[in-house]
Amino acid sequence: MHLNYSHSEENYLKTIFHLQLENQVVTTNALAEKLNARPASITDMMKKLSAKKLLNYKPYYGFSLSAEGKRVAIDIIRRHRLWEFFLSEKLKFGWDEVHVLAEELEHVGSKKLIDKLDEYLGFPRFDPHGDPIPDSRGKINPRHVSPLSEAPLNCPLKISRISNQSHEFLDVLRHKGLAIGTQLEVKKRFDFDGALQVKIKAAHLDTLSEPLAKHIHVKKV
Amino acid sequence: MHLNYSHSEENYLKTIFHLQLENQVVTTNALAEKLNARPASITDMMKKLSAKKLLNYKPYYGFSLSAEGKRVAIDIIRRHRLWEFFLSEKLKFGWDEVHVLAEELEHVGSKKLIDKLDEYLGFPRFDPHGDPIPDSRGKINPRHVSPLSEAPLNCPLKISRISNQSHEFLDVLRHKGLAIGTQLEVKKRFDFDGALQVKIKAAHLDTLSEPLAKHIHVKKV
DNA sequence: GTTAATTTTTAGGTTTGTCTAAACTTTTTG
DNA sequence: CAAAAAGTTTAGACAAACCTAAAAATTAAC
Repeated sequence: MHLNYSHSEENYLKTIFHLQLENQVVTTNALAEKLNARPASITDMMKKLSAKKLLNYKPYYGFSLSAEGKRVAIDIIRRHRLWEFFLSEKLKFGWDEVHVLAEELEHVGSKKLIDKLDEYLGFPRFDPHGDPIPDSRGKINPRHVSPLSEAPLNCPLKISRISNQSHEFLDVLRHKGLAIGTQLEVKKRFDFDGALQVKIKAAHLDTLSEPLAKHIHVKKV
Repeated sequence: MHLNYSHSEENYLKTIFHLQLENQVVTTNALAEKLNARPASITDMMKKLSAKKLLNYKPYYGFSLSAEGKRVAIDIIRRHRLWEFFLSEKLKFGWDEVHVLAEELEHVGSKKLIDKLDEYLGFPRFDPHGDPIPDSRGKINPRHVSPLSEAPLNCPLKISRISNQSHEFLDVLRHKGLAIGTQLEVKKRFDFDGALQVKIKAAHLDTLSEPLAKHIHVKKV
């Protein structure tokens, strides 16, 4: 059973999936915020997705994806990440430019197109931001990385995932010379505001705020 | 000045451009036919495109693209043909499958995306159906090929362009073993209905109707 | 050169996805 | 635990892109 969903419906499902990872039940306002829409619009769409059995919805009590809703969401995420990989790897787009383009490409074409693209790219396992790419059956291999904000002191680390693709966020990273693969070491954590003093590329020191460090994920080297 | 147009507007412009090649002025019914829409819908859109200065429109007297309308149409055709080339060359789709997918992909992304794709593909000059791909500045290099229906008798020919991408048409070609590059020789033209007796691949004989032969374009070998 | 046929346009309606403003629940707070 | 605040839903509107049915303009036919 492989129905077709509108761009809008697909975006709602994808966004709900991401929000669910942080918080089991998703609220109307949280979704409105993420989608840059008004709460009333969210309620409208919830009724439609609910009628299509893509999510469980009880008025005033939030909502969560059904099995089918999850399946569709993961499919969109697969498309998104494969296109990001293609744009970065083959077309040589900067890793901070690919997100916006992939937002459009993810809604195009058939399953066959995506499976052929996957094969052409050599079945990559991570996108340019370090996020895992679901396979053709919808399986996601989670990464064992932790946010920089919780990393131990004086331990050599490598950035392996960036979990915020907003223009504003990527702008900070570019200015500070941070990207996937950059080597780091946390020298001090300030208890007052959670900010970190970090040594970048075994060279200069800089300070990263807590909200920033939460979206930078690292692995020990 | 690089405004954004809706998928629908882009499809109208592209289709008008194609119809204009055959007939200088395009009529409401002809466009309705090509777009699988009702004449009333065409009139609605004509008013909109006219207001945006994309075409010249005088009620009851047909319409033709403005300079800007032509520019946009050629841009969509460039996108379409580049994606077709990508799908066929890189993802190994059959040359008869690429049209439908390219109809979706052509509306996606920025000029930068298409220019990078063009570069990645090595600036191809023809799509998998033998149609020329406009360059980044909108220049189209026309092909010197002629329809099989007008080809001379007993002269070795090669199919170099297919000018109908409908499912029904491509189905005939597949069944008769005809594709870009196939070698042909016209043995006889029947005056009664314009049908052709053709020798295919210097092997078997077959008969092709005139409407069919009009969409097969050949070059002498 | 009227009448008939064809083509095109207008008028009014539908669906999808959005919005604002008002009403209604739930949660928080003194 | 009642009143205020916060969050959510309903009601009604709007734009885009279609549609059908009826009216108007053009073209063809006798």
